[in-house]
Amino acid sequence: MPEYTNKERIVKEVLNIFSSHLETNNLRKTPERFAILEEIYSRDDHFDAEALYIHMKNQNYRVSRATVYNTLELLVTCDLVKKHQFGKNLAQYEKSYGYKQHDHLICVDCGKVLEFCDPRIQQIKTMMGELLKFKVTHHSLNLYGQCDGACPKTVQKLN
Amino acid sequence: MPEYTNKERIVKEVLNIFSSHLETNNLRKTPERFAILEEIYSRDDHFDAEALYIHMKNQNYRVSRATVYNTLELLVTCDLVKKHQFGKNLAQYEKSYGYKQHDHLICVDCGKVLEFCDPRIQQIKTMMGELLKFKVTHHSLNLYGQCDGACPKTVQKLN
DNA sequence: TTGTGTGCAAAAGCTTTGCATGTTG
DNA sequence: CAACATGCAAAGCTTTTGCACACAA
Repeated sequence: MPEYTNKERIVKEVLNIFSSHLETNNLRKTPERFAILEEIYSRDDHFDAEALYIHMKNQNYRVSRATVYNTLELLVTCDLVKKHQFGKNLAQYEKSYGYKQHDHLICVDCGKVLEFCDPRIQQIKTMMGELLKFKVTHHSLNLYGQCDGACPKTVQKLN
Repeated sequence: MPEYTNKERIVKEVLNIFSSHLETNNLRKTPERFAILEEIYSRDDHFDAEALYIHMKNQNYRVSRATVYNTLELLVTCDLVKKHQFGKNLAQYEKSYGYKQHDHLICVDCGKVLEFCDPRIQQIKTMMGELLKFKVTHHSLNLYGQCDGACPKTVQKLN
């Protein structure tokens, strides 16, 4: 199955999930909310709230920052979007539906973000939850370092 | 060896390390810098920059926020203090010298922070560094969840 | 029609910066 | 004495809030 078809299918599923979530919680189905969700799922990689706002603006959507933040929070609540802090005072977001759980490796020189999976994280979560009597619901693991050689140290410095 | 003696010894060592670091990097040994370091090592747990500033003020030190932030950065650079982001846009700090590397378990209801160690993290860092051609220098692992029963949900909510 | 959601702008909260003054080396 | 660090206040940036209007249900 070609990639773009898969993407379209995911967008459709995601819109349905969001729609149900809004219904269930007696929240309104506004065009802004769906537009923001579509915009998020049309892009790859990580983004911050301002970048998303600018993208919406550039495509001539009439949205406000307030609505962007509000909708992002809704989407995080129903697990369609994940929120991260990569060591800066700036929240980063990424779509999460249809993507396997993963963690991040961040280059402190150029800001590049790589993703990886390791089953040992799940083991640690389970064990520590039992040991310390916590119901662990989610986690965040970031590895920081320097990427191989050709990394432009001047671009988008993270630290 | 009694605990307080150990603490005094650590403070002494830490002051020496900081002093050397300042010398090596041609930075000035100002009373403010040493006062801030002493204050940090006299306290336990995690704190933010504002809390530290208030503490200094309450003890009638004449310091400014700018100096607090500046010194915290110096201390992070020479590994005497660690900086964290526990899912909020507010940096949290903790002293790090003489304490074994650890990660954090955070209660999203009451903000309580527990610490734990797991050797598997080191393995993951090493393996992923090799696999993805990164020189991994440090990491941050936070587990989020709910602490057992008696947690006051109204106090200092983290999310 | 009713009340929630929105846009806009102002406010809030954490952190950084500019400038005149003080102090280290 | 020269350069760097400090205090103070203002500015910067991300995020939140207040308010009047719009629109979903």
